Amino acid sequence: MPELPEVETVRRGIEPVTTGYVITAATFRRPDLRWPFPRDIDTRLVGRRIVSLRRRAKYILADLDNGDVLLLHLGMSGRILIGGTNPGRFTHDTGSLPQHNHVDLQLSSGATLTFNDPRRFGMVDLFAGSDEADHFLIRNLGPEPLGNDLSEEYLEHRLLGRKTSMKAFLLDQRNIAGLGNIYVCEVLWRAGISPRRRAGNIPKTKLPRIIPAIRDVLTEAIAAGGSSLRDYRQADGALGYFQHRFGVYDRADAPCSKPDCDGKIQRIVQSGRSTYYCSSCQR
DNA sequence: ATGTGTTCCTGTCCGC
DNA sequence: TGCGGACAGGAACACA
Repeated sequence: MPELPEVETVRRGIEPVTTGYVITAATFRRPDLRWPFPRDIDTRLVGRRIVSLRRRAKYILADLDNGDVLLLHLGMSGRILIGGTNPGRFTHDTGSLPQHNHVDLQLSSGATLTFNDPRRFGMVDLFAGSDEADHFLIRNLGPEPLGNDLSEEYLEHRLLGRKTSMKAFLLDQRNIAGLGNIYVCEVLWRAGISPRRRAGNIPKTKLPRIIPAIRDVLTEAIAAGGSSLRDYRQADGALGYFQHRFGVYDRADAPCSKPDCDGKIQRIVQSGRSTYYCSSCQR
């Protein structure tokens, strides 16, 4: 699933055909994805103008002209694809199966947004903007990793006394919002910190490496259009290419590419999910 | 209060 | 070629 860089890439991809335009038709082909869609979501959307398109963590939020907010989350396998008005539609081969096209939004820009999600872990909701801060999916999110709220003081305080592993800590959206399995592995490799290390036991010398590693990885990944492994595509169907720059993710048995390190990348499982790291230079 | 395991769902790949 | 099992970018929830 898409993590922050992939979601941001999708947001940027659809912004030119959404912001400022009116939703002229909305088709929901099933009653739910991960959660039930709100009652009458289709009729509530039609006629509304999209005023702005934001990202919070891995959520895309569309502000509508009546004050409502449309929330989208891509889950593990979700995609948002831009089609034109002609039935031929997508400019690239999207690699997606049409039976998983669950939602279509027709816009006055002439574009059609299609939400495709084979595994259906994605989420769509529509609520009053005044309820956003209390929304059950938003209210517990930690600071944006690329924003000013993520500071070394915050991180140090948050890590204090935590017995969980660094991997689990960074994956927890309540601590920092937007990192997922790939980028947590990459961040810890760049920072030279073992994913197995207790969060409350980070050496003073290594603490200052964490936030720069997070910002560098995410910024580079966004610039590369995200990482395309299996499902993820940019909104026009194009592939991201950050996967070619992975230091550790999905690189089990490969030599570590850190200068002066002769270690080998290992794959271990932490709380049911793959972790990749170099046990030689990550301590 | 924290930390860990389970669950939702489909598709793909690998070994036999 | 078919079949079973492992695995996949997430995160809420139930339980220790």
